[in-house]
Amino acid sequence: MAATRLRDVAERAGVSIRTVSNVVNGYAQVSDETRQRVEQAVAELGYHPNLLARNLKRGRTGLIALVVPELDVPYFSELARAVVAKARLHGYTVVIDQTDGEPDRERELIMRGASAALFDGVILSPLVLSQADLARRDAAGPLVLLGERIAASPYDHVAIDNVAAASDATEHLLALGRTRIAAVGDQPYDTGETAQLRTRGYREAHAALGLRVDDSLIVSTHKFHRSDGAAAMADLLDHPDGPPDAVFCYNDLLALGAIRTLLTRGVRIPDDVAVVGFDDIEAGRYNTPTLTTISPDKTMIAQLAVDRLVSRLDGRSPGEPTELWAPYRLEIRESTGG
Amino acid sequence: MAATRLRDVAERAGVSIRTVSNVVNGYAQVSDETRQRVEQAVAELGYHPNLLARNLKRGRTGLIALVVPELDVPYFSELARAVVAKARLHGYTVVIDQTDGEPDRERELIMRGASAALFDGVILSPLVLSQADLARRDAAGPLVLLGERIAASPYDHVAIDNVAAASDATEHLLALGRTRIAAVGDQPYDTGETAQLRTRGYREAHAALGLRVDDSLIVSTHKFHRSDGAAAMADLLDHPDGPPDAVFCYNDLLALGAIRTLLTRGVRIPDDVAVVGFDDIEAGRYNTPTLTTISPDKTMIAQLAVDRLVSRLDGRSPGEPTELWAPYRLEIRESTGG
DNA sequence: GCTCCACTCTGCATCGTTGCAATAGAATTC
DNA sequence: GAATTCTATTGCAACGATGCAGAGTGGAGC
Repeated sequence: MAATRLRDVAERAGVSIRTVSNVVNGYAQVSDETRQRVEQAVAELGYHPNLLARNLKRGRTGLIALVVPELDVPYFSELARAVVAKARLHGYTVVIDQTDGEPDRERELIMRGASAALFDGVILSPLVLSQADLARRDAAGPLVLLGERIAASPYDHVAIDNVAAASDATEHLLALGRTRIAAVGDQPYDTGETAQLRTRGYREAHAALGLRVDDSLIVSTHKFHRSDGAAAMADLLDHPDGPPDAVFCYNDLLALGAIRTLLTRGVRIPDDVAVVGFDDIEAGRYNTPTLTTISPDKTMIAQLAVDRLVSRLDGRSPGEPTELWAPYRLEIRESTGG
Repeated sequence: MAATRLRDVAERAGVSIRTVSNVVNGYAQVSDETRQRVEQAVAELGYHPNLLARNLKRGRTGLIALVVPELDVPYFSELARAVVAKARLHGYTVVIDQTDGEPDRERELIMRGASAALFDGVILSPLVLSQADLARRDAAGPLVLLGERIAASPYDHVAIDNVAAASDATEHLLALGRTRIAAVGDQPYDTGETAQLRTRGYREAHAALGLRVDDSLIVSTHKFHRSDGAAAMADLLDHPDGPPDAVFCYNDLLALGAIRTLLTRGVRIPDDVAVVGFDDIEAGRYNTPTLTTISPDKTMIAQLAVDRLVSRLDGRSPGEPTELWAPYRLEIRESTGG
């Protein structure tokens, strides 16, 4: 049961601990004969290096933590997949951690995760963390932020231009001739910075055409799940001025929930109500109708984040924290007549 | 940049390293005055214990690895969420790792993961790992298997009764009066053990009613994604004897892909073709039509796996490896007329 | 035969922490 | 005042690995 150690292998092979280490790591010159003897002992004993000890001595672990709010939200799991793949190219292993949006969990992970030397660096998609929290961070390892823009934080930050993307989405609906466009997913409080940016884009698209926004068509949701979208859509259908003729949802799950409500109530999509989402998750591509959506380049987001983190780890790019922008596209599909 | 160590705190507070350690861990008796001095030094220096060193010394890390094939497959991300939650109740942190179904990755993780002392234990949802691979495992930490049944492996194993569940699903379709029921997702090769169990259940349901199975209605798929389901359904619609009147898909993604194809081709669900899935992912509950499916109790699966792993870690239940069965239900929804 | 060098191999110290056992000092007892 | 108990604090060794510098070999060179 007790794990075999370098020492056990050394005894068996009749060499010093140091030599075994050299063989295992491919260091230095080792004669063929000794190497074979050691390798045989390793195989017989089933030796594997104790990574804890190795990492302690080496001062690095090769682990990157990816901290996301909810793993079963497809956007995050798809992103996680991309991050894992990119990190592996650099020889890093990604450890995924889920916070459930609990502030304490988020804090604990960024504070302790890296400084505790368990991870070399952290990629964080913050949900609730404030600028103050980040400022208080005293951990050693580098940190790259995803998604949310936290103004003036001393960290690198990868995002897409939420305002522009939301504006594009809204503009698309306006161009279809829709006049009463609802926005679903606003979060006019502290932690809803992303949502607020999308609302701003929604307003700007209207303003650009000299149109007024009916604020009663902007619906807040607590979370960004299908159930929230379904509930919000139900409310909108009962709007005193009648239902809207289009809905811009701040993510695809909201949109899929909204679509479910629409179809249940016999509303035709896109004829009666056009729907646009945000994130381009796989579910939207197979829904009926397929979902028009803003498609952030997740691969690029992952790559920018990982590249930046790794270059910080390597001591390259010691410069100022940077805003890195990933591209996005508007994917026009059936839910808006595409 | 250099992380602060116990020693730095000790110097600053004018006490020994050992005393700082005692304060940090709440060990032993420490006078109020000393405690405060130490705590202040800790705060001023922003000290956090180096977990690598601590874990090395203590011989445990408090980390459990959860190894799954694909994180962006909803079944796994939903399961992962449940495992994370259950493990936290026991004071363990879950590290999620994705293998992409690469055999080497799976092997590496179970072989080295635990024996390398980085994780205290491993929960593995094997996709490609064979019994031989498992037998070759020499790692120290306990391992719990999920999902697949690997016969006679020396490890604990949590699963649902795939044969019975598949039989129930098929029986449901037969009870609706369907006579040409297709099965989508068979994998008649090595690694498709779960699929084979579901095929067996499909056959047993027919046999129980004295019905013959038309083998040309059993469709293999390479993977279990939406695209596979969509493609398989397209083939079935072109079946020489005409399309089937029901489809049992071996997971929900296949079913959602199949539904997309059916709706695109103007086939009515469930009137022309009834569809049943497997896994009960959230997407199926918001699809139109909502998806009838086998719903494994994921919370229970997570709990059984974590409880068993933890009890092995604690040295309790040193007994034989066990098969643990989690319950499941058939959720009847719109895609079969529910 | 001696020096020198290349090649192997090894011992010691160390990474930052905690377990153990012991110490110095204060408080208590008789 | 000496013996005893208790409290607060500490030093040493160890977890298992690697960095570094050094120590044995044997052979080449003169």
